[in-house]
Amino acid sequence: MVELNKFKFSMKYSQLFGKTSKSIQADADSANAKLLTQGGFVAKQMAGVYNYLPLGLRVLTKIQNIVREEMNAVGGNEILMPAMTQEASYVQTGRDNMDVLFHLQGRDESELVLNPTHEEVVTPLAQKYIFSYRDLPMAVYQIQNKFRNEPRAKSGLLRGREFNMKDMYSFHVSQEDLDAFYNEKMIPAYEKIYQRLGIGNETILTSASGGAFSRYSHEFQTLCDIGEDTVYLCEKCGQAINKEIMEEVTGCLNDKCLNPKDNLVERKAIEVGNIFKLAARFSEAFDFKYADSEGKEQLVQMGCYGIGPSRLMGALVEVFHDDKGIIWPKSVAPYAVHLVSLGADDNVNEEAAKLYEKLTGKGIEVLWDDRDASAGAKLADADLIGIPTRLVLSKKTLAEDSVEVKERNEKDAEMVKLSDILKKI
RNA sequence: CGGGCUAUGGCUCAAUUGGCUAGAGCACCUGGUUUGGGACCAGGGGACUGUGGGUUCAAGUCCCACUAGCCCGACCA
Repeated sequence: MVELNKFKFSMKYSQLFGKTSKSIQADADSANAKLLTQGGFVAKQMAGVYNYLPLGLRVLTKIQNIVREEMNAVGGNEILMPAMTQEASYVQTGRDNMDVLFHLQGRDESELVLNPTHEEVVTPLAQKYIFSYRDLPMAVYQIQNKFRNEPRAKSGLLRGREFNMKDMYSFHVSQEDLDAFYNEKMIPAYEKIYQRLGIGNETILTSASGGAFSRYSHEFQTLCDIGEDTVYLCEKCGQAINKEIMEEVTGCLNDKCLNPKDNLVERKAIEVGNIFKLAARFSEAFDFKYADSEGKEQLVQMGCYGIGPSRLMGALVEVFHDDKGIIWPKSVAPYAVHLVSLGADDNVNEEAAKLYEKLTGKGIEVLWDDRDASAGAKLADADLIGIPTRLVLSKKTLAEDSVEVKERNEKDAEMVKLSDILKKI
């Protein structure tokens, strides 16, 4: 398990920074913007820029940790690159005219930019440490905020101007080695991430434009009506093609399938990952070469692999919610258990405190709603926040020495004896 | 970046053809009552109506500019 980014284990709601709200932001345009704001997960700063409150940060961190574990599993080295960089690096690659670049004024005449992606940083960085075929292959990644001056930020966390992203860059001696890493390591790693996030079934491998040498890049698209992307799904093999390249293809691009174009089905989707074979696009711009076994200089072959934890958080809410609130998958829920004590009754509060300590002591993350609020308010908030398991403790349940257990994604509740509660959870 | 709409306490909204001290709900504070589906009663605090200019006896309301937000489109390495 990852030891980084540990946070306070259990929490009393009365001490939590951030609150739920009945009235919602008028400009909330999507389920994720509405529910995450209303539930006290995020607070909008400006168009496409959000604060993450404790609940939201816990979810984001859990998503990041799943991504982190899978990147570590394919041999990635975690690093952290700077958010800002001298504009000259972008001049060198010819990308200084990208219209999403935020420009900053440095001291003197120097121009700085906020990185929208990090090829311009990672390539010269790798060049400092990679000289020989003996140093290859190598992969580094970071989890960091990216800055893109989107002409139109929208849909809550789905399209931001500042957003969180994991970007990995791999370096290889040859196109064959890059291919093998891309196909045999990265695609499976991404698929594993989506499975762990609970969206494995609706997330599909999609061919898209943008490959520097492979013609097409690959996107991972989560099928969802609010998605901005249009993909054409092959129901035979489960792969898809982004609308942007439909004109160039004759059918499914899966070699083993080749289902003709007319059989593909149009669907809306959220892009939740994008991987590219950059080949020598950036190593050429920076003259990044290694010495092969015969001492000859060769261009390093590169791949890059992006996935956005903040966008994933929004996408998860889009996929997993009902009219009452969010329904978090267990793997990323801010807490495992939402303990709700009803009634301002000393005995109930004492028993709830005991239960809170007991569960926490067994390694279960608990959010205890210990407020002196009405039953209706607490239960409605529990639905809104969407923690997988809800425990209700009240005079009524204590009369039976029990606690009510209800799963957020199920309709019915069940009474469980307090002494059996650990077996149940 | 083009076209459109909007801007009023922390949030959601009112305010007659331009007219008197800018109202209400939520949230917040005090006291009381209440506790299994967003309770109730009483009292209280909080607004130079986005910014700058203009028209008028009089501007939240009309005009201009700017800024910000949202929608449609273009864009999305």
